[in-house]
Amino acid sequence: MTTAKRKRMPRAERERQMIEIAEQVFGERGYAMASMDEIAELVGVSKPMLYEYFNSKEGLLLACIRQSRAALQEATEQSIVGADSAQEALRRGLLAFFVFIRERRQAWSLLRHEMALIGTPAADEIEETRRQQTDLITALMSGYFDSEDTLRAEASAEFVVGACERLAIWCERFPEVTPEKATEYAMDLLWAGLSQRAI
Amino acid sequence: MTTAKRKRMPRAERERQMIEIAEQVFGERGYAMASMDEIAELVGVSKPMLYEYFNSKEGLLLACIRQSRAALQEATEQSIVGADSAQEALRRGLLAFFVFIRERRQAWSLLRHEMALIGTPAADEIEETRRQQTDLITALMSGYFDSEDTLRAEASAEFVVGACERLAIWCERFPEVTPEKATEYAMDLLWAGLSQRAI
DNA sequence: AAGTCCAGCTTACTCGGAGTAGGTTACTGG
DNA sequence: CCAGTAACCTACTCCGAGTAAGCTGGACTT
Repeated sequence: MTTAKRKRMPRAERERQMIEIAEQVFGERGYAMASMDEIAELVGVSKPMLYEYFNSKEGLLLACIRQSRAALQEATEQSIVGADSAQEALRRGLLAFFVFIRERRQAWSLLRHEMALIGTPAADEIEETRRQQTDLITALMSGYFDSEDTLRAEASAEFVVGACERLAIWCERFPEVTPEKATEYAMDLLWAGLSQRAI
Repeated sequence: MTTAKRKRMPRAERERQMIEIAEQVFGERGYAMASMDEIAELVGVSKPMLYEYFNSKEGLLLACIRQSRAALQEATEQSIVGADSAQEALRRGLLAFFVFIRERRQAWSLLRHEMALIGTPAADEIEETRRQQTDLITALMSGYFDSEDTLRAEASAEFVVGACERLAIWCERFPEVTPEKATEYAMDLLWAGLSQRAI
């Protein structure tokens, strides 16, 4: 490790360090409650540096979110390789997702906070980035499913993502709902539908 | 109408007026971008009045949200009375929801903004209020469905709400997706499940 | 009719945090 | 040893949330 005074490190390294700290602070305090001064101090650097690298508070949050999203995408994409049926692919993807949100609390917390940016200049970029999330599902759908109707396929993707997002938030309140259990709930509803359970 | 100078009106009336204006401003600018000074000016009153009535900016948003949520709840609850099957009740509820978000843009926009409060002191109350949303569905479920497992029933409710929320947000980008069309997409997935569409 | 009370209202602040202007230092190649 | 520049800092401005303290119009007594 670079001993002694923590000073003068290359841009890339500082940047990673800043994001790491910011991820933590945003995750704990929430976006609104976190202050740039605090983050700067924890990094061991002065505030203008943060602005030099990320332009704004929003920019910093955005950088954190992008990283978390990349991690999530990586995890889910990896999980479904080699699945030989739509059902299996879906199940693996869901499980990977629920495992992710349990094991990487910080990252997940961050992703939830992006909503705080609705109505700000960065909202467009968020919507853009958000598309990535559904694209995997859309691709999955169009590969395994019969969907000539692209509009319907997109709708389905949004539907699945929204459902799981909310289910994930709900799960946080119940430690006894394991990722496996959550996956089962989701698969059950998504795959078989509600008609199976009607009296 | 009370002609002349807009001054000295009873508390209740002022309060309604403030909420009305705030709803508009929060809806347009977004929570973060809206300023209390601006809202006060539009109401035609000074800032401390807003604090007198709502304590904080968050409090004001909360009041707006509560009203919008009440309207949504009213609309959906009304819609399902008289339905004689689970499928019919679900369809009616969904349609009412999608109609609501199209016709009452302002209110819906506000409900989406509540996420901006994650991590603030009001988050608990939000979670509390949010439960109302799912309770209707949970009640619906337990009435029409076979669900001895309460945990599963709750999960299902969250699932449905999340899915529709996201689907609604997605719909805003496509004017051609009518409430009827959105309802069909949702019903199709919820009721029959994905297995129906697999190749 | 004059006095009193207070709900509704205002002006004029404080305070904290986002964002910035402009200068300073340490490392890098020549 | 001397640029030159990338990394960094001090010391601000500015704006918006929240507040202290006082003013006023009219309802209600007596």
